Order: sequence, then structure tokens, then C-alpha cells
Amino acid sequence: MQTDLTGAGEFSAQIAQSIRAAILSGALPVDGRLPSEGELATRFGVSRPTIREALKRLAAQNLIRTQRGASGGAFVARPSFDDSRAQLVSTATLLLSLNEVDFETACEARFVMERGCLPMVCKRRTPRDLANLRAEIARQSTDGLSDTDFCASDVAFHRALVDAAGNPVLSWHMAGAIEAMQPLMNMITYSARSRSRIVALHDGLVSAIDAGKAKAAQAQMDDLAAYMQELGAQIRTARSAPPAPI
Amino acid sequence: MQTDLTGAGEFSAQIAQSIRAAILSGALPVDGRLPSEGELATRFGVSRPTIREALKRLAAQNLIRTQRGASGGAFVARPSFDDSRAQLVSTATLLLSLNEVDFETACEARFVMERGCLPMVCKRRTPRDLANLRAEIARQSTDGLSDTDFCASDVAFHRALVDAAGNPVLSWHMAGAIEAMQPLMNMITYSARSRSRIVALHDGLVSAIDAGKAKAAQAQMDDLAAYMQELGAQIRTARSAPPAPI
DNA sequence: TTGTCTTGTAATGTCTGACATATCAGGCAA
DNA sequence: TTGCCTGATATGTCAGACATTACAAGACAA
Repeated sequence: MQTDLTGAGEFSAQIAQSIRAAILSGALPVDGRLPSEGELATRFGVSRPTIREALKRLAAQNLIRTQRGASGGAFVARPSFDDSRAQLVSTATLLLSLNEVDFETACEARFVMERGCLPMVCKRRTPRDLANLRAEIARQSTDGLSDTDFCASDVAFHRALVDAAGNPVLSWHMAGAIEAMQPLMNMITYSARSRSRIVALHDGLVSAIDAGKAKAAQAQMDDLAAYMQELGAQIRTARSAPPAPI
Repeated sequence: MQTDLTGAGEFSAQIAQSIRAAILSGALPVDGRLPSEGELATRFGVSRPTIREALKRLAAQNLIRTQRGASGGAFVARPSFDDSRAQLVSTATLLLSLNEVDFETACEARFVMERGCLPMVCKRRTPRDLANLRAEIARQSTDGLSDTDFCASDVAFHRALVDAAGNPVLSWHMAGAIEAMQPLMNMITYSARSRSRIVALHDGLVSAIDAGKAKAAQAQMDDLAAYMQELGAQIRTARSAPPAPI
């Protein structure tokens, strides 16, 4: 761990970067303990609050976890798939919502990637995967479901879809693309007619996957993508026409 | 902004979560200024260092930026595509490197998604995109290139490839998948023979894209994926046989 | 000898108060 | 009017202290 902070800027940021580099380089092994705050303060030549701010930065990135008490301290954390995914979703959601990314672009990106997963899904899907997919379809068909719940079920459906490819890294990336779109999708009002159409497309998709027909599944996916774009366009025109007619 | 911290745990984490929720809900607009540290300390009933630790957590996630001086303070930051992408790459890299994810799984996930981009790439690629791709191929063919540089150029090539789809959100997601694999790919020694083969596959890929033949491009991509898997398998067998023969 | 209790200790979590520093706004003089 | 200066306000940092937690070792009793 370096103790020279020649770069300009705030100490806490520099120190965090320094420790971070030490972790990534492998100098600090996973589950290894960092020196105590007091010792780090001495080593870097700063006060303990400054060290603490640096450690909080790392904690916010799930790079370290802290433990109180004797034999406590800061330990290098192994980011779990779940923690890491939550972070990914958060980053992606922020990007989409605070950058005014239009629905069409995000939607297109998601469906392109999801469509690409279908050949592998058709090859590897287990009976359990199919059951998960059909369970979500059943949920989407229930009456009295709020738009938010319908949307959540849609997200769950698509996540179950990519999970059926049997590749955890792929699931991880796709979860970021799918869940981050939930806020955008929540802005759509799903009429009874649009719901039934979506459910029908989902159903056709699962049938094709069950039969192992990748081409047919991709065709269904294309239809679904086109329909979602259509719904998104309706929202856009509805919002871009706020000045009431004379 | 809530001021009740009924939940258990550390104050700084709770406060960070509280402010974070306020930002995501839109209660604090982008570029809006948060109350000063002193005021936040009063409002939450804690001391200033505690508030500062909370703010550092948010700063580490690029949710806020701070500014010193009069009329300074903490402001809600709009995460730029670049910042956000750096964060994504960091998260993905950490996940892969600290979780002992095997090369095959990560490689498969990446090629599945990248393959899915090809139809759109073939449709939308501009002359400039093709030039970028060919420039990287030229770089990969130069003599005396270190393995690290070759690998970096490979990453640049694949990023240029997905950029040719003309969808920034897609590029964002794919950059995470591609760049995060760089450490894993750096562990491969690229012999002269493997390099020429990879370059040939890249070349064929670009030719197919130039011609707009999506199917041919996907076939080249499949070959490339298979070859990368082969190289990865060599590494794995080489490492799993460390006990020297008697 | 074994099991339980107590005490000690080292670490993080938090508070208080202060000083250093950067930046802007407004006043004052040339 | 222009330029400099000064004050105000905010973050950045420091120093020392106390609170809280959890583990570890020793004391004690069965």
C-alpha cells in the first residue's frame, strides 16, 4: 500500500484510490484485513476522520466491509453476485433516468441483447425454467393487477428468460439491462387490450422455447419488441402534445 | 428528505440511503443543491463528521459532487455516460476477478451478447465505423506488440464493433461485458500463430459487416468465440497441471 | 478437568470544537 | 468604471475524547 499522495485533490479521495488499487492488484487478498484506522492515519500522515471518509467511499462500492470490536477492522470483501447486480442495476437506472435517455433507445438495446440469448435459451432451458416462465405469464393474466405489478411481473419474466440460458454472467449483465428499464416501463399505462397482447406474445415465446425453435422464438421476440416500441411511441406523442388544442 | 432514522445500523449508512432515495425519487432535482453539512447535521440529529461520511458514500457512487467556498456545497450530479461506464466496468471487473468466474462462462456470455448485436451493426455501420475497425486490425498486425497491447487492441476492436450499432445504451452495456474481460484475457499468451488467426477472423468479420451480411458475420463471430474458448481451455489445462511430473 | 463468568482490550462509531482553505458577493478606493 | 480588498460561508482537515462492540484470556466453581 502506497503512502505517497503526490497527486492533487482531496486526501480522502486519493487514499481511497490508493487502497482500491492495492485491492485490485491483489496486494490485499480477499478477506484480508486492512490496518486499523489509526495505523492507516499514521501511515498516510492524515487524521482518522479523513481515513474514515476514504473507507466509507470503499464501503459504498462494496469493496470492503467493516467489523467492530477487538480483532475487528476493515476487510476486503468478495462482492457477491447479488450485491454486485444490485450495484449494476443502480448504476444503469441512474444513467437512464437522469440522462433523459429515450425509451426507444433503451428498449432497442435491451431487446437486441435479449434476442441474442434465445438460441442458447432454446438449447439449455430446463423444465424448471419453463415452469418459472409460465408462472409469470399466469401472474400477468390475473385480474386486478396494478400497472406497477404487471410491469414487475414483466421484468421477472424476462429475467427468468435469460436465466434459462444457464450462464450466471450473462444473467448478471442482462439483469442490469432489464431491471434498469422498469422505471421507464412504469410510465406506460397497460390497457386490458395491450396486456392480453403482451401475454399472448410471451406465451408464444415460451412455446417456441419449449419446442426448442430458436428462429420462431426470435420472431416472437421481434414482435414483442416492435409492440413495446409502439407503446413507447404512444407515450411520447401523448407527452409531447401538452399544449391543449385551441 | 426524511429525518427519521428508525432503522438499525450505522447512522452514516442510513443517512446516505435516505438522501439517495430522495435523489432517486426526484425530490432533489439534478444540479440541485443539498443543504449544507451543518444543516444536514442538525436535521438528522448527528454530528458533521457523520454527515460527511454519508456524503462520501454518495460521492463514491457519483451521485453527488461537492464544491468548496461560498455558494458551494453538495450538488446532485448527472452521471455522464463515461463516468457511469467506468463504474460499470469496475463493478463487472471486480465480480469476475474476485469471484473466480471461469474464463469460459464470461467469454460465452460476452460472445452471445456481441453476436446479438451483429444484425444491427450490419444495418447501421457507417464508413467511419468500418475505418475504426480496420484501424484496430492494423494495430493488431504490427510486429513487436506486447501481449497486453494486443489484448487492449482486441478490446478496442470489439468496442468499436458494438459502437457501430449506433445505440449508446447498447454500447454502454456491452462495454461492461467487453472491458471487464480484459484481465482474464491478459492471462493468455498470444503466440504469433494465434494472433494471425484472430486477426484473420477479425478481418473476415469486418468484411462481412461491410457487405452487410449478418449471417456471415455471425458465423465468423462463432468461429472467433470457439477459438477464444480453445485458447482459454489451454490456459486452464496448463494451470491445472502445476505438479511437476516425477 | 471442564464449563461458565468476568474482566480486559482493541477496534470501529460518534461527538465536540477548532482551524485551514476556497470561493463568491459586496464595498471601497483609484 | 475598474480593480482590489475584505468579509461571509461553505467544504476540507485536524485533534482529542467518549461510547459501543466483540473477542480473548484469565478466574472461579462444579
